[in-house]
Order: sequence, then structure tokens, then C-alpha cells
Amino acid sequence: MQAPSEQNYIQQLSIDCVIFGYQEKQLKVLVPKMNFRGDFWALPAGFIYQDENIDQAARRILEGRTGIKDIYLEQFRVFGDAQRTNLQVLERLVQLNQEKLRDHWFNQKEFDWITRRFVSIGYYALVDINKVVPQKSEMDASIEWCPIKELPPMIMDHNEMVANALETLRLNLDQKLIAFNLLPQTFTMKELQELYEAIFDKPFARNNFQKKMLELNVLERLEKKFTGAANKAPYLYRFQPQG
Amino acid sequence: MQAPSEQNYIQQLSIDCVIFGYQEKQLKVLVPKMNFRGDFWALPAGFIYQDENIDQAARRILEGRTGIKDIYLEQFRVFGDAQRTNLQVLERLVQLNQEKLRDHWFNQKEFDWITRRFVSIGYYALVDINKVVPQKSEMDASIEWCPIKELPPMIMDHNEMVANALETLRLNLDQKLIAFNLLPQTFTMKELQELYEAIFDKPFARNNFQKKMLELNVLERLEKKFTGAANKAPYLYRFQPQG
DNA sequence: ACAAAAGTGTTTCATATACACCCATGG
DNA sequence: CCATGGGTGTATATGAAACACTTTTGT
Repeated sequence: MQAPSEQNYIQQLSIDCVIFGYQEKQLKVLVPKMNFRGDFWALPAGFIYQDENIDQAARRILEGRTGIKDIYLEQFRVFGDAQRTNLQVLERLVQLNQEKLRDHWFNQKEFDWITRRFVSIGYYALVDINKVVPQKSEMDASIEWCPIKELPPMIMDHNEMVANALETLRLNLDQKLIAFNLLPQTFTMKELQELYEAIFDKPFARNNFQKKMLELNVLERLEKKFTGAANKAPYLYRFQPQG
Repeated sequence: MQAPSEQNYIQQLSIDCVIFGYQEKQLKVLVPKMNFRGDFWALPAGFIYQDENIDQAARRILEGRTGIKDIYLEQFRVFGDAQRTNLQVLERLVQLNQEKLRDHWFNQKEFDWITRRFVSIGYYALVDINKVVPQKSEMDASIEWCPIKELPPMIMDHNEMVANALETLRLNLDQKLIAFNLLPQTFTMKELQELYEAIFDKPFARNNFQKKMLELNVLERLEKKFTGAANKAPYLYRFQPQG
């Protein structure tokens, strides 16, 4: 691992990513747990190289944790309070991990660099959870898909970030037709509806939902999907704008 | 003027403000013109002190140019392309203003500081144009309210910023009930309608508009406003949520 | 034949738009 | 009393929500 302070990063500016996935009828967020004593959960984050667009930086961070390129992502807010430091977090972390840290990891220079006040640009991303193989960073003990209703307490303002990202996602969902990024290429109407219900945390009427989706003229109807169940087989659909 | 590089600012991070006002049935933006040969228009901007929230910084910048506190403002986007530098702008500026710059203003250190790549947080603000006394900075030749349809070509991506801010304003207007920030405390229904028409650049039906606004239950009807015209006197209204 | 779930059509309601009318005001 | 513009009421169109019915599937 290269020391952040040695890299050609923009100072005091970071990116935090809320990566949304969908699985088992639940909206989930990809949350790494840090490889230290004490429970330190932190959203996937990173810094911006001098020669890199902020969107590129976000894509690089996302690719590093998900293994896939071409991810749908969007800014949702900047978090910039003056007190926004991970000084408290790191002090507690150092307290609980003295033997581990004595050796390498943080020297004073790194500690100073990383504990300064940081302004962070929040991005949210939507991924097909089946295509993702979560990647640990050197700092992580694990990285897991966590149902949005069961998020652990994360460091700093990261829980607030997720809440903000979800709010923005809900606002944009109808206008920008981005829900499909959370599904595999083909899906049934019921699966799409259950996704919407997971995102908005409320039920939708089946027939009206179908009507509304079909009238968007972005769904291409494919063959039926026979599951072996004793009922009418649903159609598969593909997201196909202007089709 | 203090040299920016000497100040305790966050490096490479700036704030640009799109300040909206309303006058003569037009939506206007407060645009300073820089005090140099050549036409350099630039949005009110500034940097963030180490001990200052980004919102506070935006308020400080806004107060400096408008003379008023308590301004409605909101983030709308971050602009962070790697090529986002005012190097070209400053080179042209120096080219055209050699005699003026020879003396003081920019030394090499300042030039280097200011021409680095900057990530900028875009804020838009809504003000009662009658309360504002536009304030020049030391760098400005003038500062004026410019109709949004007649904006000059500004430096860097500032025209794009205004377009983005307007887009966000339109999206938020109905949901957040913020249009009233652009009007004096009391106003007639027609004035409110004309404001909406200026913002959306399209006409609204008079009676339906009135109905819609009254049904929001945020307008308090006051006395009539007698203008001396030979017609029915309109009511004055005050924005009063939950009234 | 039956239960289960998918697909589609119809009615109802709320809201937005269009149309019409009456009222106050000052000359 | 008339022209002008303001306020309000009523019809129509549009879209959302609720309700009902038919079709397909495997046992």
C-alpha cells in the first residue's frame, strides 16, 4: 500500500461511494469492514489524482471494490462541515490497535495527512449485484452486501450519506429510468415491482404498476419464463429505451 | 487584498455562486466584470477556510457581494474535470494587461496557486433584488444584474454552471416552495405568476395558477393594493407557511 | 378441475387544463 | 357606463388509484 500523503492527490478532498445492489427482495449497500480491532465500518472511499476527473476517480474507486467498469453513478451531495475529520475515529482505532500499528501502517506524517479536515463528494452507484465480486482493500477485514435496513453504525457521517443517497435515488428513479441498472439484463415484471417496493419501502398495486412501466415504452417483451410453478408463466423483459 | 496563497484555505477547492434575482419581469444573475483589459466575466467565487463549513463559506461569499445575510442557498453540483484550470484565462489576462500586472498583483507564487486545477462546488442563491446592493471586489470593474437570457460569455465553465443552476432551480421550485425568496415580502398574485413565467420561460394560465398557489396554503392574503389603475385592485400576499 | 399467479380491461377518483362569467376600479 | 384587469366558478381532459375479470400453468 502506498502512503496517501506520497501520492499525487488533491489535498483534503475525498470521494465516498454508496454502492447500491438488489438481492433477495432487498436493497443493499456494499459495506467494507476495516481490518482492526473494534468495529469500524466505512463506505468505499478514495481520493482524486491531480490528472483525473472527479467522475473518473469515482469510477476507479468503484471498479476497485466491485471489479466491474461501466457502472451507473451520480453525485448526490457534498459533505463539508469544518469538523468533518476522522481524527476521533483514528484515535479510537489507534487506541484499540496499538500493537498492530506500532510496526508499520501509520507514521506521524500519514496520521496528520489523513486526519485533516476533508470535504467529501458523495456518489451513489447502481450495480447488478450478480456481476459484482466484492474486493477487499488492504485495509479491510471483509466487505459485504448489507441490507439498507440493517446497516451497522459507520464511521463519521457515513450513515447520513446513505440516507441522503437513498433520498436522491428515490427522487431520480422515475425521471431518469435508472432502476434497471440494479437488475440483470432480463427480468420479470414482478421482479421489477419488487425492486421498486424495496427502494421506496412501500407496496405498489400489481396491475397499475405493470401498466405504468409498459407505458414508458422502454421495455422489450421477450419469451416467457417457465419456472415449473403451477401458474401462468410471466414474460421476461429487457430494458431497451426508444424501442 | 491578501494573497490567496497566504490564507488558510483548503487547496484546490473553490465555491462558485449563481445568485438569482428577479426584476422587471426577468430572472437575473449577479455577474461581476473583472477590472482588466479584455472582457472577463466571472461568477462570484471564493475559497473555503480551514475552520469553516462549506455552507458558511458560501454565505460569506454571498454576503460579500450582496451585502445581506440570511440568503437562501443550495448546492447544485460539483465541477471537477481534471482540465478545470483558469490557466488559459489568466494567460490571456496577463497578455492583455502586462503594464498593470508588472507592478503588483500576481507574483509567480500567486500565479501558480491560482492556476492549479480547482474542484468547484456550485451553489445557487435566491435573493430579493431590492435588498441587494451589489458589492465589487478589489478585482472587479463592475458588478451587475444580468438577465439570464443575455448573459455574456463568462470564463471557464461558468455559463454551464448557470445553466445547471437554473435546471436545479426549476426542479426544486415546486417541491421546496422557494420562489418567494426572489420576491419582496408582499406581492400580488400576478407578480408571483410573472416570476414563475420568468423562471420556466413559459406562460401559465392566470386562473389556474392562482388556484394552484392558494391551494398550497402558504399564502396569507393581506389588504388590496390600489395602483390607481382603472381596474379591480389585486390583493397583496405574504408567504406564510402553515398559516 | 383446481389453485396460484400473470395479464388485461373497466370504473372511479383526483388533479390539471380549458372555458366562462362576474366584480371592482377610475376615467 | 365602459374598458381593463382581478377573482372565482364550472366543464373538460388527463392521469392515477381501485376494482374486477380472464388466461395460463402444473398438479
